[in-house]
Amino acid sequence: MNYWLLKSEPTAFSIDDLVARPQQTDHWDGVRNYQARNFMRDQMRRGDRAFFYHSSCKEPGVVAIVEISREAYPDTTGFDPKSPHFDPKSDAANPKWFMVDVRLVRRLRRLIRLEEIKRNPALGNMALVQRGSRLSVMPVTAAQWKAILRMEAH
DNA sequence: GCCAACGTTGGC
DNA sequence: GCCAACGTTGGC
Repeated sequence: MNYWLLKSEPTAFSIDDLVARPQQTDHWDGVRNYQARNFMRDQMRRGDRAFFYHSSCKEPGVVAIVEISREAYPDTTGFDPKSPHFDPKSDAANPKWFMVDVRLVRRLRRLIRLEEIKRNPALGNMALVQRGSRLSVMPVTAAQWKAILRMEAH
């Protein structure tokens, strides 16, 4: 099983939004970066776990654990001219962008703030804290996964 | 709101 | 294929 971290701006899609969905499941659409797409399309497997991360907000950090409940399939928002994620270069016959489905496993007992993650020496090599990194879908090692869950208890 | 860092675009 | 200009990300 692989571990991941998925960023979302809570003003666009927050953990509260996911909790409110039927089966607490929704698709993770709008990824428009090749590296992030390739992780999703080529490496994410059903049953993988991911941290749900709130970005571009007052207190950026990890808020929940989700499970990949459906592997990559075409991101239809790319075909929709009314969608903010519309990409005229993508169409149903030859989709350029993909999404997965995520299901809530559980909220974390508290927000694990980015600022704390940065201070944890065990997490210094996470892509999340690397200078200039803007990846919205990134792999997390088993060691990093455990380190973040350990922080939850403190 | 600022701005550094990064990715993409398009002229040449 | 280079690279300047531009748009976006995302922390602060």
